[in-house]
Amino acid sequence: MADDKSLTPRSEDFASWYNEVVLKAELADYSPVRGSMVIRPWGYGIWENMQQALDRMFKETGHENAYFPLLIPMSFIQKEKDHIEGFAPELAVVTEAGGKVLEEPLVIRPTSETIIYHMYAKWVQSYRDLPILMNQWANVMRWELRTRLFLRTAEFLWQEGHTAHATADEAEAETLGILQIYRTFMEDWICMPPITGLKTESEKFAGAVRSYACEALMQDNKALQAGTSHFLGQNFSKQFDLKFQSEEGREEYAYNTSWGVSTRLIGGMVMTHGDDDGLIVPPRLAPTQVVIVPITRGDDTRSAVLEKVDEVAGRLRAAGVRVKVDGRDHLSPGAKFYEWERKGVPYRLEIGPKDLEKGSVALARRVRPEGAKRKEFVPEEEAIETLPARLEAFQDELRETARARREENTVRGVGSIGELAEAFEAGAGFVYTGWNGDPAVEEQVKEATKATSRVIPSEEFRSPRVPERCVSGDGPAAMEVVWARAY
RNA sequence: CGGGGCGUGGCGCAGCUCGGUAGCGCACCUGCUUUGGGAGCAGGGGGUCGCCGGUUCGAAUCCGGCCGCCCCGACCA
Repeated sequence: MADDKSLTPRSEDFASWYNEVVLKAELADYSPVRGSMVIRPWGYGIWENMQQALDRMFKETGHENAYFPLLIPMSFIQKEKDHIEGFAPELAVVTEAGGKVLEEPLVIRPTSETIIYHMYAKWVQSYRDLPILMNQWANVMRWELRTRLFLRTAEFLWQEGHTAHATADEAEAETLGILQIYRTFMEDWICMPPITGLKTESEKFAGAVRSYACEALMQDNKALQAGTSHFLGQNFSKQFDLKFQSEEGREEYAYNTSWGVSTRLIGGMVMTHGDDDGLIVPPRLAPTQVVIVPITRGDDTRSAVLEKVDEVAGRLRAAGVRVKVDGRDHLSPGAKFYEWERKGVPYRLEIGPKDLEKGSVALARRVRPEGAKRKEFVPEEEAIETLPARLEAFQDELRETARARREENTVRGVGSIGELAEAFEAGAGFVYTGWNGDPAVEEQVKEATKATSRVIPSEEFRSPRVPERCVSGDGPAAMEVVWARAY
C-alpha cells in the first residue's frame, strides 16, 4: 500500500484493496485459526441490520425461527448420495470427545438439511402438519482450501431456511418466493441489484433438483453468488423418511426446499460500493448513519458546542436516525473525518463555534457528485429535518449507481466462444449467450475464458431477442445463459 | 494441493549480502499547548528477531529441518 494511511487503489490491485478495506474499516480481522476470522463490532453491526431486515421478511411470509444442533452424525450426511459427494471434501469431523474416541464421528454442519429433515420426519404424520416453514440463524463450517475474508471462510454465519410441503408445486412456489425476497433485500438494503435465475446442472447445490440464485456483479466485474434457493424435491424426504398421509389417505413423501444467505453479503457490499477512500455502507445497513464531530476550542465555547452536539444528536435519534457522537479528545477533527470515511458512515455532521454563531451545521456526505463541495453549511433546523430524507436519497443513489454499472458491464449478442473470450478479455461482467444445454460446452467455455455459467436468467433478465444458436456453434440454443468470472 | 511472497515491540518496515550494543515510522503512556481534513513539543514504556537443531568465543544475520500466514491457480455460500 502507498503508506500507512491510504489504501491500495482498486485499479492497481483489487484483491489487496478489498483486504485492506475489510481490515482497516474494522469489519473483521484474521483469527489464529487458518481460514477463520473474527467479525468486529462494525462488521457485526452491519450483519445485525441485515439479519433484522431479512428476519422480518421471512416472518412476514409465515416462517418461524428454530435452532438445530451444530454436530451431525456422520451417517446422516452420507444418506443423500449427491449431498455427500458435494460436501465430503470440506467436512470438519469430530472424532474424539471427553477424552474418548467416538463410536460414530460427528460432522460439524456444513449445512443442516440432513439433521433438519430427520427431525421433520419425526414431527410430520399428516398433510395437516404441512407445510413446515422454518429458518435458523447459525454458523456452519466448510474446510475450504483457499479462504478470503467474508467471501469464503472456514466458518461463516448465515441463515438457512428449510421447508416441507405436501406438493411439488407448493415447494417450487416457496423456492421462487424466497428468491424474490433475497432479490428485494439485496436491492433495497444492500443496494446490490442482482440478476436471478436457475443454476445449470453442474452448478446446482449438492442434493437439489433445481437451484436458483442471485448473482451480483462486483466492481472488478466478477460475479458473486449472493444467495441461493433450492428445490430439493423428494431427494431428502426419501432418505430421511419424511412421509405424511395425504387427504386421500395415501402415504407420500414431502417436498423440501432450502435457501440461504451468509455473511458473504458483507463482502458483496464492500465490493459493490467501496471506493479508494474505503468502505461505503448503505444507510439502511449502517450501524451509525450520521456521525457528529464536535469542533471544540479550549475556550468557553467548548461546553456550548458539546451541549449543542448532544441536543442535535438527541433530536436526530428521536427522528429515527442512528447517530454517534465522536467525542474523543485526543484526535484532531481531520483524523476523525478520515476514520469515519474509511468505515463508510453515510453522513458526517460537524458542529463548531462558528456554527453556534450562525445557527448552522456542516454536513458532509460519504460520496458526492462530481465537483460538489466537500461540505455543505446548512441551518441546524434544516439539517435535522432533512437528514432522514437525505439518507434515503443516498440509499437510492447507491442502488441506482450499482444497477447502472451492472448494465454497463453486461454484454449480449455474443455468438461464439471466441467472441466470449474477447468479451472477457475486454473486461466484460455478465455475458449472455445461447446454449444448447450441454455441460461439455460449460467446460469448453471455462477452458477458454475462465468464466462459468452463473444462471439461466429469469424472464425479466432475458435478452429481448433470445439467441437462436448455442455459443459453441453446436446446434440451436435450448436456452439463454449468463456467463461470468466468479468469486 | 501446485506456484510465488513474507515471518524482527500493537501495526508497517529497515538491519541479514560481509556474524559483534536490536533500530526507524506510526500507534501507546505522562505533561503542556492545540482542535473546521490525518496536531506540535518534551519526557517515557514495550521486542528471548516464527519454532527446533547445528556451526561459532559470539547468531536476527551462516547452515539444516519444521511451522504459520498472505497472494495467485484447481474446488466452493
